[in-house]
Amino acid sequence: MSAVSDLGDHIGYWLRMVSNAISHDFAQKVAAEGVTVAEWAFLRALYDVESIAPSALADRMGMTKGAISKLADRLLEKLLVLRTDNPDDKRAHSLSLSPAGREKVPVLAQIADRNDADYFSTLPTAEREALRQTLRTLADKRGLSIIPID
Amino acid sequence: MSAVSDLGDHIGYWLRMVSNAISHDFAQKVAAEGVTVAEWAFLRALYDVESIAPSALADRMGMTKGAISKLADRLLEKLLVLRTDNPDDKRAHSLSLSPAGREKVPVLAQIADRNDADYFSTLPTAEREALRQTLRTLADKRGLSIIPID
DNA sequence: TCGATAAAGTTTCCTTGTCAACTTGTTTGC
DNA sequence: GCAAACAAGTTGACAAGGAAACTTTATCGA
Repeated sequence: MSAVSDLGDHIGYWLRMVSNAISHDFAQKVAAEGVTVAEWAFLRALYDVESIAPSALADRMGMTKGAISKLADRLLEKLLVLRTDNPDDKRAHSLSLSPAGREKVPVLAQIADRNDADYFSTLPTAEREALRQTLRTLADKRGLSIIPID
Repeated sequence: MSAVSDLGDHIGYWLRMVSNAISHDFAQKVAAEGVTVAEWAFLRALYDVESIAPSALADRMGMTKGAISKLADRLLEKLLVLRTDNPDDKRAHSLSLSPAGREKVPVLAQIADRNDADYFSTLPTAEREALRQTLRTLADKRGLSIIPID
């Protein structure tokens, strides 16, 4: 018995490996629609709300304000989102989907559905649901849940 | 019922969220020892073998040759690994742990153990083992397993 | 045998994210 | 009413990895 645990003993290790591989593949699929994985998540988050503040979005997406700021810039450039000044607070503004952005979401959602199916449909249903449940539990503990706005 | 699936319905989404959050936390912990997560995985992989070719390591770690090349540079700089020319093939060389690198692995392993425990020990044992098993199954399917050398 | 092809690594360029400093604007406490 | 503290976003420096081009060396096939 070694004092050094096996790398493969760590769940975190496998989590990282699997997540990276799947994200990488998914990235290539959505790239065909001209967006990145983060951009897709951003657009999808906006789909459910009329508009949202960048800082709130950062919380929801588990990213920093800086990352959201740059992400928003890219999506503005692509004309997929709109930025609206907040009349009550000149520091703030809110982000919303442009019509083009709104049209794009269902297309991307279908790619995401298919991708998820590709990877996880090979698992037995019970195992797949257990995985989903466990991941949500872990996300909850880390405060990563998608909390409905208001 | 909407034509657009919920983002949270995708297992891949939660996988990415949880993996990113855990990796990020872990990164801060190993940073105290002066290494990154990828560097730790690199060192740990080297711990099991006397030496290995960069390209073989790239396969094992699921990274590109380019990334391994840079990673190796950083670790050479930190004096944690050694590079040895291959006398039979002037293109090739092999990488191995320096004594300092070998000493560092158990320290890092302990951090990794503790980190893994922090995140996953809150799960019921059965659920935790199911997660581990499922992730390995998924990794296998993607050809990400750690395959013993030779 | 020697030209074409392939393999091992490296390097360049690009993308994307974090961190921390900064700017601008708002709120609070005195 | 005003200075100090705080909040919203942006920006710049930096880290890290992927893709693809490139260099050098080996191997293969006619």
